[in-house]
Amino acid sequence: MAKFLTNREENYAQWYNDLVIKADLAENSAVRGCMVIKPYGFAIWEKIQAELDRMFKATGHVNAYFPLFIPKSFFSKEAKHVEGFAKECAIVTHYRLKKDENGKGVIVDPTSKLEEELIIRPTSETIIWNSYKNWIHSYRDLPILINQWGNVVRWEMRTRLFIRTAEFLWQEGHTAHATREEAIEETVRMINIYAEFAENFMALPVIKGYKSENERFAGAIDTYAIEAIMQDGKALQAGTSHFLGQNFAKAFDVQFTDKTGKLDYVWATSWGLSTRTIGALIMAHSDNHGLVLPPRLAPIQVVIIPIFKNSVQLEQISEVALKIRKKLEAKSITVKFDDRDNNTPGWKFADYELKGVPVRIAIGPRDIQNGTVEIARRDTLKKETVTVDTAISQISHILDEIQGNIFRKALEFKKENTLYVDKWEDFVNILDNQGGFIMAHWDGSPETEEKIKEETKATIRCIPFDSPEEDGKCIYSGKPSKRRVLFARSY
RNA sequence: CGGGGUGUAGCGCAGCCCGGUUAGCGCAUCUGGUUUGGGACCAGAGGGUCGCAGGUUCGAAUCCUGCCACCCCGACCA
Repeated sequence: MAKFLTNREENYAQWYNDLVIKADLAENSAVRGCMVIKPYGFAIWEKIQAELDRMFKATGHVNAYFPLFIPKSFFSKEAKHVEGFAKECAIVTHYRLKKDENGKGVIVDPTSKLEEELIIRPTSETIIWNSYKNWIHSYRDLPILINQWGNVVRWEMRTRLFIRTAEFLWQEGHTAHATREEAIEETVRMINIYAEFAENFMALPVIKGYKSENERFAGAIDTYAIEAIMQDGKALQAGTSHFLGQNFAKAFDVQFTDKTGKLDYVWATSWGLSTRTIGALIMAHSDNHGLVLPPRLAPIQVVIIPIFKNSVQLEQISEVALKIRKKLEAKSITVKFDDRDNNTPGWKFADYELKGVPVRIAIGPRDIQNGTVEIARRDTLKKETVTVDTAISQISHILDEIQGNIFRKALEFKKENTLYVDKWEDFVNILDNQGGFIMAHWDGSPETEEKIKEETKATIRCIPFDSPEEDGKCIYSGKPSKRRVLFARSY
């Protein structure tokens, strides 16, 4: 089966790539490192957007939009921030083209050089805080709870569809608060929203935690992240929320008068989640038949495929199919009736499996005779013949079951592949042979983390919020440690 | 930026070493027919500046030189 896909166990990276292309989610573009998100892939992103947007608004956030271009000078205002992003910026230096006088084509008009170069945003803290300076004068102006949906560019050396592209789509929240406590509360709130979204919609169990100093966002006091495990045992960061302290307020001189009349700098957070989550979705659930999409994010939840020999049969089948579609749509289920006659039913079965459609209904002459349909589930690949009425009444339930089942499977996988390790040689062996999450003690020093990374390519994914206090010795240095942290190789 | 590789039809490739009919195959596309309960079959058709530029030669996809692009592996990263 699925002879068109590379086998997942043989070559995981190739399997992933094949899947993205063959399921028609995205393709490489003419621009190195940038992808074209095709309609089916974009439909998943739209579902992600709709849900997150709802969650943001339910917690008091509003949307706004800031420019794509950032004056170069803005970047030098926050020292750590520049350092973090300087190596991967696209820079606009000119604003005009002209005809090449020597031949065909166009050249950059040298007389159009910009006085100050513009950076294509790798993230928007600087341009946003430059605006916030003008918006905030008093505690009454706070908090500001703004989210932006947009694109950013990070000039990555090596790219992979969805997982790491030079341009990607995301949302970035940027909030401003009167107190440290309130900002921290916001940072926590948002990482919780991401975790909730990952688990309830993406069916992706995650570990919430703090980033170590080495892995922290450039310019943040503290970074919280959700980390998920992929089927090859590597970790993938699915969302981050940063407590920025007063760093950006100081860099952009954003002060406000508090209730007592004192001037103080504003406290900030930022948080983001990108199209990378689509990569996580693919890598976490899919199999050798193709995508397995969680019903809550699937662009098509139910596909109806007619099996017919002639137009009379198709007519009879269509009547039943359209009735089912109408009833399901009334329950807010997305249904596609694929009555194209240029592909055989077998081809369509395989194709919708490849595309991860959770439920397939097949209707043939035999079913018309018996008043039945065949229901197939993408998660278990099991088929069942039921009456039309049963199908109509059961589909919602089946979709919920699939959603839950995919989550449980991923949760089980995460449990099986999270190992508590105390010996260095075990640590190395596990990483080399099976991968996975490793909970181990760490002495808390960036130097030790760096050495572990050099020797094993594993990094601290996070210091889990719920990691209990426990006396132990650092896996590498043997120095005392109070809690275990999460190590893994990552994407 | 280091190391490896590839550019030939929309996609995937063969041909290149050893230059020589009209550049070929599979998939896809189009037409006609038979099919349709797990990626159908037959017959026919269309589609190419062989990555670009120069050179060698009677003759270049093939040999030489330069350039460009992309892919894979490392360092960097959501």
